[in-house]
Amino acid sequence: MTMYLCGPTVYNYVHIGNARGPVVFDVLARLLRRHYPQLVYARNITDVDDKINAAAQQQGVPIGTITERFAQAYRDDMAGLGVAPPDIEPHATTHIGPIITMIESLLDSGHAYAAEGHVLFDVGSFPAYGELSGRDTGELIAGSRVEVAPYKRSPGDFVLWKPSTPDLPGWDSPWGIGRPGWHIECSAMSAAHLGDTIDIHAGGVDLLFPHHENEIAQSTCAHGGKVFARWWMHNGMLTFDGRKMSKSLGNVLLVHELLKLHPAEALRLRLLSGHYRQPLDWSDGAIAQAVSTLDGWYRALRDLADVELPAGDLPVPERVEAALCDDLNTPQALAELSVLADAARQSGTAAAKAALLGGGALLGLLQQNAEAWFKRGESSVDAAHVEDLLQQRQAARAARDFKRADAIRDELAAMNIAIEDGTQGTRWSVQKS
RNA sequence: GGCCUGGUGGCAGAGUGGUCAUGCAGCGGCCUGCAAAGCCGCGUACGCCGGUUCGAUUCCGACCUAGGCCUCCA
Repeated sequence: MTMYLCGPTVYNYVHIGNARGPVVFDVLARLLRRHYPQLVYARNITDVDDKINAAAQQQGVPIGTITERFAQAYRDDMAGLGVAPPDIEPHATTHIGPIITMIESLLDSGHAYAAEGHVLFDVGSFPAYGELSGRDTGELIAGSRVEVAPYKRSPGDFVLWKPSTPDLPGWDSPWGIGRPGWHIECSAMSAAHLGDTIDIHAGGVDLLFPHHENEIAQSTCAHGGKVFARWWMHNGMLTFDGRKMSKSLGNVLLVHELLKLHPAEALRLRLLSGHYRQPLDWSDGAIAQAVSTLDGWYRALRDLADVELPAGDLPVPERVEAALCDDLNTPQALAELSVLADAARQSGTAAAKAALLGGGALLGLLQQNAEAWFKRGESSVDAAHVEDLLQQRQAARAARDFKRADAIRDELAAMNIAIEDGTQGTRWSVQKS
C-alpha cells in the first residue's frame, strides 16, 4: 500500500489551510497502517521554485538557506499539530537525475518536445488528458488563461524543464543548464520511491487542475500507459472570512502563530471537524468550540486519572474505526468520541477510559495528560499564589464565611482561573484558549 | 463564459426515502452554601418552487445563493 501527498514549497511559513491535507491524511495513514502495516507514505518537499528563488535573491542567500529553514519550520509545525512524519520525505533537488531521466523518456516516446531551452509536455499526445478534472482540452485552450508562449505548440502544453540564467539555481541537462518544472517533480519522486503505480494520491482540490492532471499525463506516458494512481483524494479548501485562505489573497493565519495562541489539539480537532472533501471555515468561534469540546473530554479523563489502564495497546473502538473506514468520516468519528466520553464519565471503568483514549489516538487527539491540558499556560500564572488563595477560600468556607469565599473566587476569575469544588477538593484550571 | 461542490436548528457539522446525529451555546430541573462540573429534560432543522412517491431534508428538474477550479496555490 502506497500513498503520496503533495507537500509544501518551502519559502515561507505555512498557513493553517496548508495544514488541512497533512492532518486529514495523517489520520488516513494511521487508519491504513492498522490494516496495511507495510504502508509507505511519502510527502514531498518542493525545494526549487521561482518563489524560492525570489526569496533567496531578495535576502541575498543561497536557496538552500531558505529551503532548509522553512522545511524545518514545516516539520515543526506539523509535529505541533500532531502529524506523524511520513515514511519518506523526498526533496526535488535530490531527484534531479530521475527527473531528467523521466523527461528523456517522454521525449523518446514523443510525448514531449524541446524548444528554446525548454522541454514541454505535448498535451495533445495524451488523449486522456483532462479526465480526472473533467475538462476537455479544447475548452482549456479557449479559456485562454494559460500562458501562451512562442515555444509552445499548444497553449495547454506545460513545462517539464526550463532554462536557468547564471544568477539562478540550475542543473546540467541535455537541454542546457536549467531546472525542473513543478509538475514533473512529483511524478519523478513518487516513481522513485513508490513505483510506477501508487495506490493513493492525495492533495488539495486546488491541485486537481492542472497539477494532478499533469502528473497523470507525465507518469502514464513515461511508464508505458500504466495507471499512475488508483485512488485520488482531494481535501476541500479552508476558508476564512468566507474566502479560500491563500497566500495570494493574503487572508492567511500561520500555523506557526496559531500554535502560540491556541492548544494544538484544538486546531487539529477543528481541521477534522468537517468531512475532508468539504470546504471548512476557520474562525475564532470555531476554535473556541473545539477548545470547549476538548475541555469536556479531558475533564472525563481527569476524573479517571487514578484508574489504571489495562495492559497492552489501547483498543480502537469499533464505531470510531467504522466511521473512518466510511470515506474518512472524521465528524462521525468525533461524534463517537463524544459518546465514548459519556460512557467513560458514567461507567468510570478502565475499559471505558481506554476506549476513549484509543479512539482519540486514532485521530491524533487526547494525546496529553488531562491535568496538563487544564494547566496549559500555567507559566503565566503564579500557581503557588493560586493554591494559597484556594486554601484561604477553603478556610472561609469551613467557617461558613461565604462572602469571603466568593470574593476569592471572583479574584481568581479575574486572574483567568476557574475553579470547581469536587469530592476530592477544589480543582482549578486556566481559562484561556 | 466553461467545469465542479455546497446551502441542515443560535453556532459548528454528520446523515437518512418513513422513531436518535454529535458537539458548543441557551433554557428548565436535580445536585451545590452559591457557583462550576456532572446528571435529567427542552427547543416544531433541513435555501426556494415544482415533480416522482402512500410518504422527501434525503431522488429528479428549474430557480436563487455561496464557494472552488479554469493562473501560482494545500
